[in-house]
Amino acid sequence: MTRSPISDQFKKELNPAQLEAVMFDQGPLLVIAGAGSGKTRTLTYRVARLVEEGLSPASLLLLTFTRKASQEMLRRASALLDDRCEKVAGGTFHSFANMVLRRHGSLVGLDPSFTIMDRPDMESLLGTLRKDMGLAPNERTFPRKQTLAGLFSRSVNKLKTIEDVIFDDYPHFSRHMDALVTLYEAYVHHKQTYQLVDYDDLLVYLNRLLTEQEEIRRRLCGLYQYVMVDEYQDTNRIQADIVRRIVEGRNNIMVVGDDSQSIYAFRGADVNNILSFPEIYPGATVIKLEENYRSVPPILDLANAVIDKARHKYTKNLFSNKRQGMVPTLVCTLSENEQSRFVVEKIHELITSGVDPGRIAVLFRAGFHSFDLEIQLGKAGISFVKYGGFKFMDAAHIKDVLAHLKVIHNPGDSISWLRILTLLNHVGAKTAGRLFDSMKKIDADHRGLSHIDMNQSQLEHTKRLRALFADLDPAVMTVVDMGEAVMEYYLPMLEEKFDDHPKRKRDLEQLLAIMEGYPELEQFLSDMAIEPPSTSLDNNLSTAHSDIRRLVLSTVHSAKGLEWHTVFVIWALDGRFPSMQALNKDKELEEELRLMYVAATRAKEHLLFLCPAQAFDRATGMLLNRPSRFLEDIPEDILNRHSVW
DNA sequence: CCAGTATCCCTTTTT
DNA sequence: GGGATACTGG
Repeated sequence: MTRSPISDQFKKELNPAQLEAVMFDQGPLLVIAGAGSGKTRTLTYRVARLVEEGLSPASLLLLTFTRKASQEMLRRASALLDDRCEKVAGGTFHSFANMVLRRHGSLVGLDPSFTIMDRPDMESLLGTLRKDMGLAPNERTFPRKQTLAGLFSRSVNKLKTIEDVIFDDYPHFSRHMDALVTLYEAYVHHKQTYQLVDYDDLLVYLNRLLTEQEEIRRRLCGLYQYVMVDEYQDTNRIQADIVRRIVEGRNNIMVVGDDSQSIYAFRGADVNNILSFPEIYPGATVIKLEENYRSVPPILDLANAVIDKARHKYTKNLFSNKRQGMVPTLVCTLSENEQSRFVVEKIHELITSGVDPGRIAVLFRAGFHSFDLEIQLGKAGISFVKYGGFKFMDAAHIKDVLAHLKVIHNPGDSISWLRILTLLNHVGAKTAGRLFDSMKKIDADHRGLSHIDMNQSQLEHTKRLRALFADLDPAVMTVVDMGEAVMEYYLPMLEEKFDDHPKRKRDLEQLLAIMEGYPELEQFLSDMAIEPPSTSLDNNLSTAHSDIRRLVLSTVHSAKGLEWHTVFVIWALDGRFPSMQALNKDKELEEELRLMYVAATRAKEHLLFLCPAQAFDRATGMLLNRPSRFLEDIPEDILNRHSVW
């Protein structure tokens, strides 16, 4: 009994536009896929179709925005066809770059054991460099390290010089122009010396490899016969370059995206990548998916009314063939506290009436907007998962433990050494720097501390640490063995340093559990840097994987691509959403508007906006008392308003 | 030179 | 209302 060809099955399950995209064969293809128009479905069916027709899964490259997205797509493709689809090369641009560079990075001056720095790592390095260079020590107006990281990263992602970025986006720092350029050069130099790579470098090095090493480029080009890129509206220019080089010659490139959902310009994404795709790839076919399968018509009406306020006009209109549903509501409450109570009560009603908690989400502009709600949910005994905001990986105790493992893999990791050493009593930044320099001089491995000169006090204070590293041997120990040894060493320090150590200890046990899954230290460290556990700190990671589907709290950014039966958008207050600092910048305000559009289009059946009547903004000293301007002037029959005070 | 204390700043979104 | 930086005493 043979199965009917998968393409016959498709004809029943796809609409004409989706089918055209799925069956599209050679050449460049741009799919403009509106919210809820079956974008994921289209991509997964196309993967399944190509594999079924005999294409080797390994010669298909699927680049997505998050690892979760690519895993989900490959899982679904496998369900359609068979588990060959799991072998498709997939992941984020950053994880793809990491994989290629571990292999071929030496051709562009990168040691295979390079260390990936996350954002806080980048900031702390900039902090020490600034201090070392004696730059503007008593200068109030000199940018702080977070600002520095933002500025430099922007320059890389937008392919602009430091000078231009300062001129365009940070004019108030013009007087520090020279110092900033010098600092940036020192930063670049330091990274090269110690084989440190930040997120942006991953893309830059990959692009350089593809540009300078024609043979490698040809090899990758030959390997990946078909390339697909999801969320193309949120790629930056380097990413677009990388794609162009990989597909050069063959041009079997399919990109999928939606210009009205571009929400990452703040980190260098360039919506022109998608808009000018037909010019960059002449002869490109363009397919628009405009039928929305997700939301009831009143939700789409509201979403369209929101996006209609944009100055820029977008490329498509969404329509739906669904039955009628409820009109979205804006509820004004007296205070933040009332807002939380209202939401908790509604959620309680929904759950009681049989809605699975996992089908409900509360969305907000910024991670901290949900703090009060989290407390009230706790009191009401409703458990939840939170996406976005403060990350598991950003917690000090997690970073402390990881630092000890990172120097085993790359003994040149100056950031981790500094962290490890300053944890010790009577060792500060100065002493740590000196010890690190001495180790570098003798080109030591992670046991270097035992081979350098130290005074009596240093010998005393580093005693336990030296013993720890003497015991750690990556050649004979597993990742989790080493993790356990570090834990044993670190626990006394944890207890001394943090008054909430029981909670933190549980986090570390979770970390050990994650290590169990990794045979290789390198893979573990790379994943922790590029694709860390996605939920926030206070979620219990072990239950995150369990079958119990829980209520979701999420930033709008982290909600991208997801959908729920009922969506609450809290803090729909002007100055919160849109955020205060976007108010007088047209471009940023327009991005906030698209963000609101993304939030609204996550809802299938029921959409509620919440707005406390007033709130005090500490940063500006302003009183916020007006609902989001994005919901203003929308007719009553599209947005139903009422107050509960 | 470390570590504890005073003071100032601003508070988005993420790989 | 908190985190980072600057200052100062030991």
